[in-house]
Amino acid sequence: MLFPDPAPPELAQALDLGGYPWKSVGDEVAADGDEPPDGWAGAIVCADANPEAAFAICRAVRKRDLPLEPLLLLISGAQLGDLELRDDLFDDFMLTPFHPRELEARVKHLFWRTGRGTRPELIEYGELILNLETYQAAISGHPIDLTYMEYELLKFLASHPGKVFTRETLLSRVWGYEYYGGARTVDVHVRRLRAKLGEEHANLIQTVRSVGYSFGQSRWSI
Amino acid sequence: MLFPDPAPPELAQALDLGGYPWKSVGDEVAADGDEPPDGWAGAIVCADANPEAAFAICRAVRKRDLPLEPLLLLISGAQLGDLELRDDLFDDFMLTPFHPRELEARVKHLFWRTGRGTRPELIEYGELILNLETYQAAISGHPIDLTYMEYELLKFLASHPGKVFTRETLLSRVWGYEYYGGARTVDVHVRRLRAKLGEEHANLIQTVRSVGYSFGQSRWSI
DNA sequence: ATGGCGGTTCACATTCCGTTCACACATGTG
DNA sequence: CACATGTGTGAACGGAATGTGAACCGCCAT
Repeated sequence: MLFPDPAPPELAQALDLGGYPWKSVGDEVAADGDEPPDGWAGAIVCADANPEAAFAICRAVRKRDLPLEPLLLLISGAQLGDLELRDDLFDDFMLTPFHPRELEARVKHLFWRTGRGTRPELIEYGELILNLETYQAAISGHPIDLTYMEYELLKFLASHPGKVFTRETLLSRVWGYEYYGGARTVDVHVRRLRAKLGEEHANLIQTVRSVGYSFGQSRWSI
Repeated sequence: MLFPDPAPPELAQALDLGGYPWKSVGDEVAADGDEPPDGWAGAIVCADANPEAAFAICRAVRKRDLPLEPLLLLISGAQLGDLELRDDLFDDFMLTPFHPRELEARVKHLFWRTGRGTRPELIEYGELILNLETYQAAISGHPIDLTYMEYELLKFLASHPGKVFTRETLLSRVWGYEYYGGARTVDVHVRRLRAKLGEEHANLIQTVRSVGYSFGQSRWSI
C-alpha cells in the first residue's frame, strides 16, 4: 500500500523493479476499501508533500492494530524534526531522495523482522516455475525432480526464451568455458528434460535442426 | 559502543552533539573488556573500512544475547549487497555519508523500539523449536543436546527454510571467517545434526547434490 | 598431567548422475 | 530411392559428490 495517490514515480518504479505488487491510496478510507483479499503486506507512506495527511494514514494503519504491519515512512531531511514523539507511527523511515537499493534493503529487513517471508526469486514461463533459491522446479503445479545439470540447463534456456543456442554455446555457458567434451552430452540432457517435463510440455524445448535448441516461444507463431 | 577504534570523527561528533556518551572499541575482545558497569546501551558499527571485522563485531554482540541491545550498522551504498542473509546481525542500518539528524532520529527510534521486544526469541519449524535465549533445542517436545556449532548451523538453516546454501556460504555465514579448505566440515555437522534430530526428522535437512544443504520445506512445495 | 568435550580432518564406502557409446530413426539432397 | 547428415534413444561405464566411522588436536575444568 502506497501513499499518496498517485504514488511518487521513483517509488513505484523501485517497487516494480523489486517485483513487489502495490496499490496507491489517497486516504485512510480508500485504504480500507481497496484492501486486497489477503490484506496489505505492508505500507509505505511518503510524507514529502502532505505531512499531516501522511501521519493520519499512519495513525489509521496503527489503529487497526494488524500484527505489526510494517510501515515505512518516507520524509525529506528537513522534516526529521516531525518524527519527534511519533515513534509509534512507523516501523522504519527513510530520507528522500533515496537510492532504490536502500528501499529494497529496508523492505527486506522489515519483512524479515515481522516474520513475513520475503519474495523468492523465480523464473516463470507459462506453466513452468523455477525457484532459484530452493532449486525446485514445477510444471503446471506438479514438482519435478531435476538433477543439478538438468536444472542449470533448463534455467539457462528458460531465462532466454525463444533464443536458439548451439550445443557449443550451451556447453560453454552452462557447463563452463573450460569444458571440452562431446557435444552430444547436450542432446542427452535435453532428452531427459523433455521426459521429465512430461509429454504435454516436452515441446517447450525445441530442436532447431543443424543449429541447436531453443526454449518456448515457438519461432513460427509470430 | 562504537566500532571501529578510533571512531569516525563525524560519528563521534554527532553522538557528542546529541549528548550520548560513547566509547570506541577495536574488536570484540575489547568490547568485552571495556564494558561499563551497567553494560552497553547499544552499538553502532561502521562497516565502511573493514566489513568483515564489522560483521564479526555484530555476531559477537548478538552472541552475548543481551536483551535486545539495539545495533545500528553503518555502510556505504556500495555495500548494500552485503546485507543479504545478514538481517539477524543488525536492528537498523544507515547509509554513509549520513546527516547527523538522521543518526539522532534512528538512535531515538531504536531506543524507543527496545522496550517492546521486536526481535524473535524463538524459531519454530514443525516439531522443531529453537530457543534463542537459552540456546536450547527441542524436537517433538523432547529436548536435544546440541553443541555450539551444531546449534548455530541449525539456527541459520532453520531461519531460512527451503533456501539452499552452498558449503562455502554456510562456512562464511555460520562460522564467520574465511575458510581455507575443509568444506567437508559442514558435512560432518550436518550428519551429527541429523543423528540428533532422530531418524524421524533427519530429513529436515536435505542435501541438494552439487549445491549444498537446505532445511525443511520438503521438495513438494513451491 | 589427564581426561573429556567439541571441532576438524582423514580414509574409505556408497550412491548417484554426467558422459559416452552404439544404434535406430528422421530429415534433407541428388 | 540411396546416401549423408543430424537427432532421438537406451544402456553402460566411471568418476565425482556425499555418507560414514574413526582419529586427531586444541581447549578447559576437575
